Amino acid sequence: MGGDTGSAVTMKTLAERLGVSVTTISNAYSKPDRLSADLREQILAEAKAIGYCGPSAAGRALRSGRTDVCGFLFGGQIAEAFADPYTVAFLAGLSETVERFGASVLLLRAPADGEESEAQLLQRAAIDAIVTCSASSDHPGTEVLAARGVRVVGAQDSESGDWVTINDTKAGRLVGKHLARLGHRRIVVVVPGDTPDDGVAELPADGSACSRFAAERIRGLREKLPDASFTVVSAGWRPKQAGRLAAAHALDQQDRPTAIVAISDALALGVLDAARERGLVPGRDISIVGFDDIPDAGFVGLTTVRQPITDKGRLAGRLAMDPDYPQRRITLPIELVVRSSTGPAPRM
Amino acid sequence: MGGDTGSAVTMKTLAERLGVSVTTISNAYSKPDRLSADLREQILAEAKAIGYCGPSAAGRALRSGRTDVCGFLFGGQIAEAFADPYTVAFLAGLSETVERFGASVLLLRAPADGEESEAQLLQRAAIDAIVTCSASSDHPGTEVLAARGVRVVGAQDSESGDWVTINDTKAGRLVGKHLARLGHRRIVVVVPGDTPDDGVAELPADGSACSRFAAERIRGLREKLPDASFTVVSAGWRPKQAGRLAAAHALDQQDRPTAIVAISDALALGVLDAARERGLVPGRDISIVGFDDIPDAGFVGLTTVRQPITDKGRLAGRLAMDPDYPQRRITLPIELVVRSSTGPAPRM
DNA sequence: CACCTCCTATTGATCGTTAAAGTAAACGAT
DNA sequence: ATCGTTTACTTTAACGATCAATAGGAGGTG
Repeated sequence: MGGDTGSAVTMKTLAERLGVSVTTISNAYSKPDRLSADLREQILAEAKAIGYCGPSAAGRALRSGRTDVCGFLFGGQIAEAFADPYTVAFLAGLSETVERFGASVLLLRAPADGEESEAQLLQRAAIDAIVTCSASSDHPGTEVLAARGVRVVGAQDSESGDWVTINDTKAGRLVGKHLARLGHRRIVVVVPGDTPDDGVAELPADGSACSRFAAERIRGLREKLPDASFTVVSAGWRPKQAGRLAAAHALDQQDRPTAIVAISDALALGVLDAARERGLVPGRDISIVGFDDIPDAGFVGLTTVRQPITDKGRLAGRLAMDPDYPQRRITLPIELVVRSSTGPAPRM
Repeated sequence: MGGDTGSAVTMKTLAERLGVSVTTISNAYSKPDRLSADLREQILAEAKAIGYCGPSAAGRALRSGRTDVCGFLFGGQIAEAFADPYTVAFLAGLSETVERFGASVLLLRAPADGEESEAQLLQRAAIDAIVTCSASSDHPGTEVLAARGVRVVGAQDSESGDWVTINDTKAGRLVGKHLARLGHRRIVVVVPGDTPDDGVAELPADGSACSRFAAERIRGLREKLPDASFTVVSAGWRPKQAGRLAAAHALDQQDRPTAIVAISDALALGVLDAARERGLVPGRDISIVGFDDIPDAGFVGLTTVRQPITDKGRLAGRLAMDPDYPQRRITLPIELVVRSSTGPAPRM
């Protein structure tokens, strides 16, 4: 009943049946104040009767140039985004705001260099704006988008464009100061990153091979620990597993570090696992620190640097959806949260 | 350099500059084998030079009818979806498959009855298919979508359409049998649901006021515990908080239950909190069971019924993106996972 | 009664792309 | 020389909606 399933029902059909113009039908949906309430109701009733279900997104988008969609660009497979509590919290904030603006979020994957097919996915996306996360916002793809008129908002600072971020160097300093006070001098830093086959890679200790946010955290860290020894290791991109592998490697050395700094809480959870597997008590035998303060961090007693992740998402959404929002570059506050995973460096 | 920022660059611009037809440009992108490799390269080079970034999504969608977007319909604010580990795991699987098909996921909110503006968001969405989750798949909105030619896949069974699901009644029976064996006779079931102002609502013990999946779990549960007393309570939709509130209410009664069954693990985490706050040891003083086996369940020792959540998402994506996939109604296996949160009913 | 304004609905053009059908030349087989 | 086939591209005609400009009628004013 209702709905001519065979042929598509368009505004034209409706217009002909009611003896009004197509524009009037359009107005009934998009500009209710441009026609009498009476006629509007009549139109909506008839629409329901013959199974017309509102303006088609494609036609609307083509003509008006608006899609009411906000892209979310992630630097990796989207499935990985869901494995990282930081990203999930960010997305929660982002979608909350985007929804408030009457729009939806489209999940997009940033193409790696040379992935032409993926690049097309991004370029073809029908979006009004895009928020980049864990993808450098000066990613080649975003330039193309910007040229196309898509607003680009980064979840990290960059030379051009709008962004919401935290001061990563300062975050590093907070951790550095904390560890310095506790007397730590042998430190391993765990970062996400590509690895050779054996699973663990040692990177330059100045962070030059890391993504920028990691490099800045490392810089701040070293600033406050001028005479400590640093080793930077990575063991893949899946945070928990990478943290465990990297920590396992570090802890099985003869000259075990007294503190392990994971560049994100998600990594730190893996580090904690590795420590526990070896019978080491975090905060006594080894100190472990993370960044971000994801929900699980409190649960497992992880010392970390809190940033308002969900607010970051909310603000990014705001910048993306509201071109008139005055402040276009926002740095959010952070704070050190000391829990049980850190303590004085043990004598060895 | 490159890119006339003033006016939009379209296929027409490119065609005129190169002296070929617009169709040829289109083919250069969509059907590479329809023109000589030479010309194609020439076109792509010129495109890059003048800043043309591929076919516009809107034009393409309008003409071809394809959007390469798969909707995800959630029965609540999208931000809430991210607060629930079950949904996050499902989304991870879904996006993995959708991505493999060269498409993206669009997050959509199911409009509550009478929310006209939200309904338009759903109806206007430019999508090829949609997967519904925590929203009855016979939701009025989905009928409209189906009529429009959008493939609808449910993450729960329904009379019409395709779906991926588990046998919820059987899941309930697994828990019922387990609790019966342990001697439990006084049971409180916690479900998500609207509440009056005081925060906790008592619902009919037959589950008739719950969503269908909850009702079926309750049915299975009661089947195996024919002479136990049942109370069904709800305390809102935010899982952890609702679980805590509902459990607090139940535990503060004179006649405390010996077992609390949370209809989802997310709720159960809140129930565990409430128990711990009262100094009750789960598995000794009180038994607590959940459903789904989210990652944290193993972490906190929660007895639960495992279902392959991520696979469910993967399969839903498959059904959504591949109309030729032969099996259109899939029931996934489940199993009881006994951990430390359940034990023999204490004598009281 | 003529004049002006407000409100509603209409007309015609256009958004950027692709499907379908058509043309022209080149090639191989008969 | 004829025919069918292939290759490489062009022409034509939508796809479904919205925008800008405009016409017609109701109502108020001088």
